[in-house]
Amino acid sequence: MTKRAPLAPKHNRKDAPEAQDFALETFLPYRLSLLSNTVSEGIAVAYRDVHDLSLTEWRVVAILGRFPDLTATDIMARGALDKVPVSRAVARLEERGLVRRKADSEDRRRLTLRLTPGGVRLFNAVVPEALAYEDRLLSALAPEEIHQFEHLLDRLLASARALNEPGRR
Amino acid sequence: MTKRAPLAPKHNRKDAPEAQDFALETFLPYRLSLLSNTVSEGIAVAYRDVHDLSLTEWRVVAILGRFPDLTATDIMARGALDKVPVSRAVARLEERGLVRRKADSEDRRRLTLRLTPGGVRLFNAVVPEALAYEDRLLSALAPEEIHQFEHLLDRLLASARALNEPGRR
DNA sequence: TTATAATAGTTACATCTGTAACTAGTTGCA
DNA sequence: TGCAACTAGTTACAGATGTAACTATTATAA
Repeated sequence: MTKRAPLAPKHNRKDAPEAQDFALETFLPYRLSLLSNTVSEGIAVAYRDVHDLSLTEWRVVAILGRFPDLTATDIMARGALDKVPVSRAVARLEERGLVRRKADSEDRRRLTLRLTPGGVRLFNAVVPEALAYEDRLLSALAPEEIHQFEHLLDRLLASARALNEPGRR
Repeated sequence: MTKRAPLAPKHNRKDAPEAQDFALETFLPYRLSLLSNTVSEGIAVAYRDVHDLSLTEWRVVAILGRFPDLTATDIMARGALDKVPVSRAVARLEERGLVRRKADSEDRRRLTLRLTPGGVRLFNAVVPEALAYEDRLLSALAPEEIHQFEHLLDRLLASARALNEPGRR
């Protein structure tokens, strides 16, 4: 029995690796960026235009709304955020009276963060808008499709993280 | 027969719209941003670290590699890019001798763009790396799953675009 | 024609973000 | 102890990007 042509590993595009045929519009990183940017733009209305929060500030509020008394480092980890943006976001949120910083008695390097009553009100105002946007976005898919998409999304994220690990650059 | 609880429109999360329960890590805009950023970081090695191209510059090269003699406005449309970053990217690519600008004889506002031989070499060098990365990323999914994911991705993109349209802000 | 509006592209300014350097405080260990 | 290494958080600087203003050119229409 003759050997069949080997199955294309994943895409059949790679069968003809002519650079000229490279189509940005079918390139997954590009499409992911496009979707993410489009969605971000849509959801930003809820926190930026209405409540004058940057993306990082909104994430900090979202995390503290659910988990009070975290430190900036905890927030970094939970929100996949960078150290510096978090520091600045917290500073600005404190200026606006939305977050309170309290020195940790055990380790005076750490500052424990918590939403003020005003911060909680903001959180309570933004969350329904965010969820409503998510609902409208997902209304294009059937419940089963949403589940599939989220599942595949998770696996791709795991794959992407694994790829970024090894060399560590 | 008593009426059942109404079917949750899409998500069941909305049944309990308690803001406190809002979980950023299951919020789709957040997860999309996370995946897109992780993938961008991985692929950036190919164009940024190795070839010193910004994201916009890489996209301009990718588009011109496939479609020579476009104008900056054409590239904006094809790459979902902003006017200003394209202008700057083209300026820098020209400085580096990777792109040539030619005034359009019919409309002297327009500048027709084309990769130089050096630009083509760069394109031919980056594309295989980009495709190889995409392959590794997608190797986590079965071919049928890739197809599903791309299909759902497209529909979500259409949904997101539709949502951003109406109010036009 | 000629004045007005629209378009291609650039430049100026403000904002956001990341890397690196810095301060302050803690841990480990000789 | 006490000194080196580490960690939490901030600040300084540089790069990327978007909005608005600007120049140059073309289209519209009175």
